[in-house]
Amino acid sequence: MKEKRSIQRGQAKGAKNKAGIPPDNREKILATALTLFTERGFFGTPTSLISKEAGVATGTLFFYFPTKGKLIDTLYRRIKCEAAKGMCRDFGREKTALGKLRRIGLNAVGWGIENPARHKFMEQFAHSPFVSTTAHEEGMSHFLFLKELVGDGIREGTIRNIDPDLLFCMMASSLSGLIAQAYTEKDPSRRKKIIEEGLDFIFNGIKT
Amino acid sequence: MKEKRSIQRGQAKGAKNKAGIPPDNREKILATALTLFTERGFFGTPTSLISKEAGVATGTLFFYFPTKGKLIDTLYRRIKCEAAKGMCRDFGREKTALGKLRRIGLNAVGWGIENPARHKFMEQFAHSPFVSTTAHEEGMSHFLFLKELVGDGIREGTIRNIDPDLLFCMMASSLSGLIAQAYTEKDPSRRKKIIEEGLDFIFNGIKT
Amino acid sequence: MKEKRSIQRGQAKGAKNKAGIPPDNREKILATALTLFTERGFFGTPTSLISKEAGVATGTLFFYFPTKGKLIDTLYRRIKCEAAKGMCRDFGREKTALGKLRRIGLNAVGWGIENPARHKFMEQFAHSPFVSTTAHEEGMSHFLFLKELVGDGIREGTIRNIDPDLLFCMMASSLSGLIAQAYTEKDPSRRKKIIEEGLDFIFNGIKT
Amino acid sequence: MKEKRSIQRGQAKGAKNKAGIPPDNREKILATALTLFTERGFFGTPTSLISKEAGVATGTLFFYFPTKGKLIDTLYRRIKCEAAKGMCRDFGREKTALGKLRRIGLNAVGWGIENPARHKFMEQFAHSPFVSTTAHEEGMSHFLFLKELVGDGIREGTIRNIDPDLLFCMMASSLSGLIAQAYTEKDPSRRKKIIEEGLDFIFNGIKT
DNA sequence: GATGAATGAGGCTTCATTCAT
DNA sequence: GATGAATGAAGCCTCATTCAT
Repeated sequence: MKEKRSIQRGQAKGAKNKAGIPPDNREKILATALTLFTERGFFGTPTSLISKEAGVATGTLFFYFPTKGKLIDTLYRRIKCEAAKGMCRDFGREKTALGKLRRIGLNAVGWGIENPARHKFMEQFAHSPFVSTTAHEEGMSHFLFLKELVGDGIREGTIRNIDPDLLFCMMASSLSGLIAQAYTEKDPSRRKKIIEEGLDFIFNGIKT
Repeated sequence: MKEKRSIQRGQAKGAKNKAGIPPDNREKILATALTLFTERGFFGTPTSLISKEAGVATGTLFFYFPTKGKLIDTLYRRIKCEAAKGMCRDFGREKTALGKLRRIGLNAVGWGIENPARHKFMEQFAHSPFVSTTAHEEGMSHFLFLKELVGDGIREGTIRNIDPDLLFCMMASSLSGLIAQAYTEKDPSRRKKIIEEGLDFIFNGIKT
Repeated sequence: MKEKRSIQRGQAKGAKNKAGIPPDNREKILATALTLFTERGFFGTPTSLISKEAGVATGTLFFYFPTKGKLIDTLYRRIKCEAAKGMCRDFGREKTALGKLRRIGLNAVGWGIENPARHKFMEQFAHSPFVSTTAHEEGMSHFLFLKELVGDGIREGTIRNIDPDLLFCMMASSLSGLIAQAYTEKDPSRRKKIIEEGLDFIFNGIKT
Repeated sequence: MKEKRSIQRGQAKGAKNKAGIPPDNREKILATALTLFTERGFFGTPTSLISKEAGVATGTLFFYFPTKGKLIDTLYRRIKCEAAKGMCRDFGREKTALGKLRRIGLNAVGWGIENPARHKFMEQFAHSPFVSTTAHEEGMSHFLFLKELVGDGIREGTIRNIDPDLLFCMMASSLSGLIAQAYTEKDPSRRKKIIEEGLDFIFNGIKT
């Protein structure tokens, strides 16, 4: 029972692959987890599957993320941050708050369609108990400026005077619906049309 | 444990509901499952917890529902059906398709607020892999008439001429956002205001 | 992924064996755990081994003991209690505190030799962090009367006037050494001699 | 992390001990392991924790000790040896075997109190399966001369004529109890009293 | 000599499901 | 119909050990 201890274990694999580029297991795990969580949900995705698909050992996952929860938290934070960045492209160019908001909406739809897995992930875990409260708060923080923008627009007179919380909430949910719908249309020009119709739908409800 | 139950077969065993009919075990299980699935998710709710909270033995649950999957499927079907019924109250009274649609929207919000657990359940499992495809399809079927209604409205000229699928999809997601937002406001008159503003938002985007 | 759920699982085994006597899995588990913990230590004994040796499924162990820790706690409490009972046989017959104490010592050695696994278990886990503090306290409580007995003896004049805590502690450790030594001697009459010599050693140190 | 260490080979890298010689990694590991094994047990102490607390890399530990088992073995051998040396201080001065034995007992108690971690370690692993049989045997060998000493005393007439094995065993266990008890008393003079009372207890049982 | 990322067997525990009563 | 002890696959995570740098 004691001597059984010395089996062959551990097997340090070169930290770089043949091309000399570090494969970076941490990133491989994050990428794999994103796909799997999105496809199968949190509980539907065993850590063992994540590591297998990522091509690393089970232990490796836990070397980088002490807990399955920490893994999804990390993913959530990162994606929320990326989404916020994706939304903001060039929106400074617009003059009015309404213009900025529409630009942001357009960016959001574009980002969502280009990053379907990320978008689905965000949708799925937006209110999930598997993501920690602090991660949720941090994620939300990137979007708080939108409420201010809505406020600006109302003061400016370009945006209808409704409860900014309500407007924010409904705009977010409509955009999400729009992304989903636009994504199903693969033809570029028809997709573009859908996006514009959808944004019209939303901004008819928003603008004064 | 629990107070010994043994009176008469199919009889008493504790509280009767208002009608004096004992809520049979099947119903107790469904009601408990609704609450728990909503609060804790599918994988977060062991069948053992459902049966314990429902006050029945573990085996009893499996007598009525051979599988946990069948249980959530049953729940999903039933709630989708109830939701559809709830939306349709009095909508025949309205003359135009737009009027009908707005009535349905109002009903939907009302139903969602009065049945928060059911609403949350629907949201949560709307795209869930735990609900079978057939249950999803059956659930969807109750809402298909809405697309026709949108088509009617376009032909009628009361509804803007956008892709009905898109309109349906965005209306659904906006309503969902509105329910969530309205539910957070507990004051009746302020809540009413939010609902109206929200419906205006949506129908500004819809009407011609 | 969903349908995979319905594999053949669970396999209720008759609660009684052929003789009609309930095999009582709970007791089988306790007995097996006693042996294995004694032979291999707490961490050296996987729960899987306990259940295998006890002839039950892994789940069964956790049905009775929600935790490996609870299992060893239960064992500890029970054995401490048995040991205390074993020590007290007929000690009421003796007149003096010293006499009672010697009777108890004799009983203790006898019990330890007749129950070597239990004795070894007590020794091994007497100060173990795997046993909860409350179990340790409960275990200790059965032996507290001994300190009073020592106090009686000192007042009576039959026992030397040393710190009762010290006396108690040294008596306990000596007895333990005596049990170990006596157990190695299998010949009954030589064993008896060892026991008497050992008790003499101890009580020479104790009596006035 | 940690302060970069790189000066000169075998040099500095932080604190030097009294002799100005840097306690090399091997010693740091042994010292850390002693503390941790004592506080948390063998299985309760991951090698990773040992190396972290010792301020070395995981690999370093395995450079010096190919196995966790070899590490505890080394520790056990060393401590047993130190304990034996500690017991023997000045015992040559005594004339009779009884005197020598009492001197040894006194030294043993003193050593145990001054080296509580070492003492606890010895107690804890005295019968442990984690320490190899050969290490146990080697450890025991340092104490074999005591049996001869007992034999001498019996022949001499200063020690009671009991089975030397029994005497040795009981003396060892009593001393151990005494150390534990004395250690709890922090006041020097009261501690001294306890030690003397304890030794009296033991030697009343030993002397003729 | 030293480092620490990587490995994967194995440990504890959960839980859907069965079936004798 | 109802019960609940029993089952065992599978999940999350730990940790001794290795080896390229």
